[in-house]
Amino acid sequence: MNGAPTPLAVYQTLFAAHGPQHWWPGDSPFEIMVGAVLTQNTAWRNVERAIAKLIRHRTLAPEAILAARQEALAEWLRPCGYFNVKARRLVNFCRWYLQEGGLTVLAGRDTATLRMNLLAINGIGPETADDILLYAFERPVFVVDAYTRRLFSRLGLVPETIGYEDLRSFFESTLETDRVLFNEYHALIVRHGKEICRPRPLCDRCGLAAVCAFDAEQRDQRW
DNA sequence: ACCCAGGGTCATA
DNA sequence: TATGACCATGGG
Repeated sequence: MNGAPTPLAVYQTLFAAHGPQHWWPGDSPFEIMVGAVLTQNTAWRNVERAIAKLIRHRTLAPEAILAARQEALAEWLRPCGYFNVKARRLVNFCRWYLQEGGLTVLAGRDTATLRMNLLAINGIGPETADDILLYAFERPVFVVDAYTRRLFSRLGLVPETIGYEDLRSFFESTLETDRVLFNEYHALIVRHGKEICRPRPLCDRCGLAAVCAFDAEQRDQRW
């Protein structure tokens, strides 16, 4: 019972504390992909505003994004920050998306190929690619982010400096390959990280320690 | 005024 | 390969 919990036990604790998260917010696979780019290092609230602007200007479609003037596109993306960068990244992504033949064609590809394709796009890094694979293409890929590294290094399960791929394979090799599990798990980690396990102060001083299942001082009692 | 947010790229050593 | 600068808005 002492020492480190298993990843599955962590999942069960998170699920018990927060319940199902119903990710990813978005009405279509393409909207999810757009959201994945726009939320890079950005609060989701601001992404919602930018997506609302795109909808208002009838630009939430790959053809419309490519047809828009870059300046106009950037202006609509202003609320989510890095708007010039993200306008370019969105265009890069949409050019790829249409040139490859759209959703139906892409959905026919195996996960490894799709992941390689996504990573080749300028502006799509590992986390954004995995968001798209898991939440838009519904592939069993474990998405890693800063919250994941922070939580699991605090739990003593991985080194604090572990790289993205190593952390991803830590989960994918430990857990059963389950798209629904991976979906819920990443969402729960984000929820926990946002609301409870803040970067500063640390978990055990966050003021919500009573409801934080992963308080550093409590973990030996819990497991 | 400072820190943070559902990252990624690029230049430099 | 590994840092550091840079991108930028909005909320606590």
